[in-house]
Amino acid sequence: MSRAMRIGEVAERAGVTARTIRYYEERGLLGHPGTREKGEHRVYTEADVVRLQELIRLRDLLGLSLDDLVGLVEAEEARAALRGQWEESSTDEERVRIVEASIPLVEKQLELVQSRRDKLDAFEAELEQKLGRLKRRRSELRRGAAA
Amino acid sequence: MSRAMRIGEVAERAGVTARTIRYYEERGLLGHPGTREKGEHRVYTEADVVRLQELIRLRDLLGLSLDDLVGLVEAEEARAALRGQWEESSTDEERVRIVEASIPLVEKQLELVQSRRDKLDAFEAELEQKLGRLKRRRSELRRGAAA
DNA sequence: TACGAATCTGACGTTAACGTCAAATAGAAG
DNA sequence: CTTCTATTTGACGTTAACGTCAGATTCGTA
Repeated sequence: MSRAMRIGEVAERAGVTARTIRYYEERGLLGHPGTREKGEHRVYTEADVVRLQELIRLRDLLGLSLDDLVGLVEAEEARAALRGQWEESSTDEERVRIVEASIPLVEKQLELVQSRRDKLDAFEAELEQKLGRLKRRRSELRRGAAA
Repeated sequence: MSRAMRIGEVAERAGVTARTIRYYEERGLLGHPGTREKGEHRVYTEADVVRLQELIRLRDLLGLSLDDLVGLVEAEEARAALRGQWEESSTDEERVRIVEASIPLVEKQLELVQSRRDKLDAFEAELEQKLGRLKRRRSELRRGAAA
C-alpha cells in the first residue's frame, strides 16, 4: 500500500486547492463513498493523486466540464457494476473485471485526445499556410516599393 | 468588396448568437470603432466572419478566455500603431506595414497551437502506454484464471 | 492529556460569458 | 408612406467552478 495522505498534500501535488477536491468529491468524481464518518479527515492514496491529476489534465487540455468528466467516470462505473452482477466468484476474476472495466474508459479518453489533436493539426496547417502567404506578400510588396 | 451583412447572418455563419457578437465588440474584439452612429445597425463583411470564426476557434480549441483573445488582438494593434508612427508615406508602404503587423500575431497563434498539440501528444502517448499495460494485464490474468 | 495546525461542514460571495426581456428604432419591401 | 421583421440599447438574470469565511472538530505531537 502507498502512503496515506490528507487533503492538503493531495491538493498541493495536483496543483489545485482543497476546495476543488471537496467540490469534485461532491460531484462524484473523487473519494471512496461510505468509508468515512462525518467530520473525519479525508484520507487519500497515491492512486488518488494520479486520478486527480488525470481529471485536471482532461479539464485543462480538452476543456472538459465537470459534467463531461462525471459522464466519463459514470460510464466506467456503470460497466464495472454490470460486470459485477454477472458473476462474483474468485479474486482473480474480480481483478479481470476491474481491468476490463477500465479499458473502455482509457479508450474513450484516447478518442477525445486524438480528436482534439486532429483539429489542432488542421488549425496548425491553416495558420502555416496563412503565414506563408503573408511572408510572400510582404516580399512582393517590398520589391514593388523598391522599384 | 464583399457583400455586406448584418449581425444575424454573421452570428448564424459563425455558429454563435448575436449577443455573443455584441459582447465581443464590447470587449474590443470585433467591429470597426467610430464607423457607426448610435442606434444604427451593425454592418459586417466576409472578412469579419473569418475573423470571428478564428476567435471562436482559438476559444474552443485552446480554451482561451476573452481576456486572452483581447491580449492577442491588442498585441497586433500595438505593433500596427508603432509601425504607423514611424513613417507614413505611400499606400504600398502602408500595406507592407499591415502585413508586417499581422505576421507576429499569426506566429503567436502558431506557437499556442503547437504548444497545446505537444501536450496532447504527450498525453496520448501516456494513454496508449496505459492501455497497453491494461490489455497485457488482462490476458495475464485470464491465463492465470484458466490454469 | 493538552496543544496547535490542519481539516470539516455549512453558507454565502465571486467572476466570466453570455441569456433574456422590453421598449424603441432602423431599414428593406410593397 | 406604411408595414413588418431584424436590430439596438440597457438592464437584470443565469450557471459553472470554485473562493472565502466562521466556528467546531480532528489528529499528530510534546
